[in-house]
Amino acid sequence: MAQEAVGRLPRETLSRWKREQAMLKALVVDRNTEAWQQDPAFAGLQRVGGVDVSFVKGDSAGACASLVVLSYPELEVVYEECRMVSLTAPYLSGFLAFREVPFLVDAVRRLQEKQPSLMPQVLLVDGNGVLHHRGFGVACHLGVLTDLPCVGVAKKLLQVDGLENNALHKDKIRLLRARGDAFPLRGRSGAILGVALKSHDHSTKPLYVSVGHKISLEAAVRLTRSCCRFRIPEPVRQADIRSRDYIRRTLGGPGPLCSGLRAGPGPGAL
DNA sequence: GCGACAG
DNA sequence: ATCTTGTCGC
Repeated sequence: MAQEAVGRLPRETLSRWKREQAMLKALVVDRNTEAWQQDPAFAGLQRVGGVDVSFVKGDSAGACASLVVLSYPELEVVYEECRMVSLTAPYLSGFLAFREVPFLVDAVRRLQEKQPSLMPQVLLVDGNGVLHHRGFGVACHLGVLTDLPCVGVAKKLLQVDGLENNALHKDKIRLLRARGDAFPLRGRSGAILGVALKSHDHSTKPLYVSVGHKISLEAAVRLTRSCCRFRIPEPVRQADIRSRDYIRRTLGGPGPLCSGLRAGPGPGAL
């Protein structure tokens, strides 16, 4: 299925990607580096960012990359940028960053140019951090390249290092009762790779939170929890909503501009 | 051959 | 990720 993409990749690309991940992994800081991260109320935290990439349905390359910044603790959007991009790398489990991260780094750079005062103090990233095949997921990758604290927030368990979405795991999920309940994800190696977090009182599926860069797992989980009005943390949710909306307005909206570009022959065509 | 496969 | 409407529940 998805791994068919492996065959369409230049011979040496995969090993180059692995080398790059190994190099950059050495630069990851998996502990708190900012004063607000230690504070029980996150005093001093004012801006939380969220990033996401949404796709054009029929197209494997067309996508919209978005970066939003929310005020904290109000969680109101104070900055938004959506941009159509053309993806080049295919999606490969374990190499998500090579597909999406260049565009997210660009978005952060443009924010730095346009509104440096709105630079987020931390980014919530759709995907994993150190909970990854080689301990270097997209949240680590984006963190190292931007030097921003980053948190990985995945919606599904990436089954690595002995972690399995098996009956035992599902039982642990059932034991999560209220928002904030969580359990650690300990890899076969013994290391705690992340936390399964119930982010909403009425959500069945937990969030899988892991360290991206410049934040401890404890602070990452507490921050994620405090950013959740619904299951998905508001910064990521807003980035997702707005990027999909942007695609809809750009390619799906009614009007003469798009009528000739829609799928299939229109009325009157042979 | 079988299962796994963030987004 | 995306394909997809209504529907059941709080």
